[in-house]
Amino acid sequence: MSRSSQTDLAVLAALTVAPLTGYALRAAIKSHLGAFWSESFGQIYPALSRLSEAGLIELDEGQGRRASSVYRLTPTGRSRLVELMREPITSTPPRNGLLLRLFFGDALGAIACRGLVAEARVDAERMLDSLAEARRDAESVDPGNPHAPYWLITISAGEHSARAAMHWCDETLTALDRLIRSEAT
Amino acid sequence: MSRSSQTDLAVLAALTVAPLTGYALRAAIKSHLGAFWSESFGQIYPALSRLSEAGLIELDEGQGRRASSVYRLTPTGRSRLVELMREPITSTPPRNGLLLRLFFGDALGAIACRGLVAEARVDAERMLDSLAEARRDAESVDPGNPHAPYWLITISAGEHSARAAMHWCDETLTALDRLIRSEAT
DNA sequence: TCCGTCATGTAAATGGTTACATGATTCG
DNA sequence: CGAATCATGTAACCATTTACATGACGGA
Repeated sequence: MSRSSQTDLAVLAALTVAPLTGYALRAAIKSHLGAFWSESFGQIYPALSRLSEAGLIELDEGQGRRASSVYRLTPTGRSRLVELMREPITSTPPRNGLLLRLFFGDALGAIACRGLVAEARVDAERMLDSLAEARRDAESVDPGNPHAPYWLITISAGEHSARAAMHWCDETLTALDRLIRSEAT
Repeated sequence: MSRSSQTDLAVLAALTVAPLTGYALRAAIKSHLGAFWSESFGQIYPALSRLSEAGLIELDEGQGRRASSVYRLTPTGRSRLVELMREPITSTPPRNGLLLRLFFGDALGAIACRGLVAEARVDAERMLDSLAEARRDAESVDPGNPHAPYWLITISAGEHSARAAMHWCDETLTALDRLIRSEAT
């Protein structure tokens, strides 16, 4: 799958839930998928033109007063979406700045490393909080909504990963404290 | 921090462990940092020229018979490295193809989702195996090696994350099985 | 000698962010 | 009216991968 079709995939997928403008699309991706996906305007608008050109989405008229362009998925778009979803997952090469620094932590010093890990712990806590909120939202939607179980699955992925991060942070903080004490002697 | 200095950071850091050629540098990054970092030749060689130009690294002569260029960190390079490490961590925007597909799993179908998660479980298992090997290696190096505790820290990060992934996969597989059964009726 | 690996590099294409420009709509 | 937000787009820039070209070296 070419990389740009990753954006197509996300846009088409988001439009399965509701017709949206480019702006709203971005907001929806940010708020609902923010933990594991991102798109910028510079990607979204060209994608909308492309997909519209190709007949995979179309303008959703009749919204009344609005001058803005609300897009809706076409039947062709829906089958293209499934096609894209079936393609092998292309993952971006990993680039974890925290672990890179820690791997060479001796050059940075144990105290600075400790600071980085403490920050990471705060981030994980924050993530856990926002996931708790997302879980409440997802659990309170209409139980007949076919999206609901899948939303919970992705929320749970975030929870597992954030909890693991917190445990690792705690373990690492004590390990670094031990290292700092032994360096001090 | 400009994005390119991320590569500089990785290259400088890797050279703290031992002098290396561009080729060996890439191999080392792949094998030791592969789980959380990556660099391609197209990045490494220009970086080596740049860093060499700037006096942060230099050719390590006297290796005997070799025609290849082995680079070594200069004192300036070492302080630049610490400077780079102290800069705020810039993280690439998330792009998790698996979670994107699962979030819109209703469009893909529960059975196909199950396949994706089963694959993810296998990946996590493999990761855990290779981390076990890395741990054995790291635990068997000279205990006086100042790098050792930091290597163990990053290995532990991988282990926590891989175990969390496995638990999530198991939980998700049973959830999807339930969903598949209920769809079948 | 021939193959595989070690080694160095470059050019094109890609994918993506960022910053900017512009204007409509809504609400106080 | 004025501010905030909604909305659409584009252009420049950046990092990065990929594919390719080239050749040395060591061992079967």
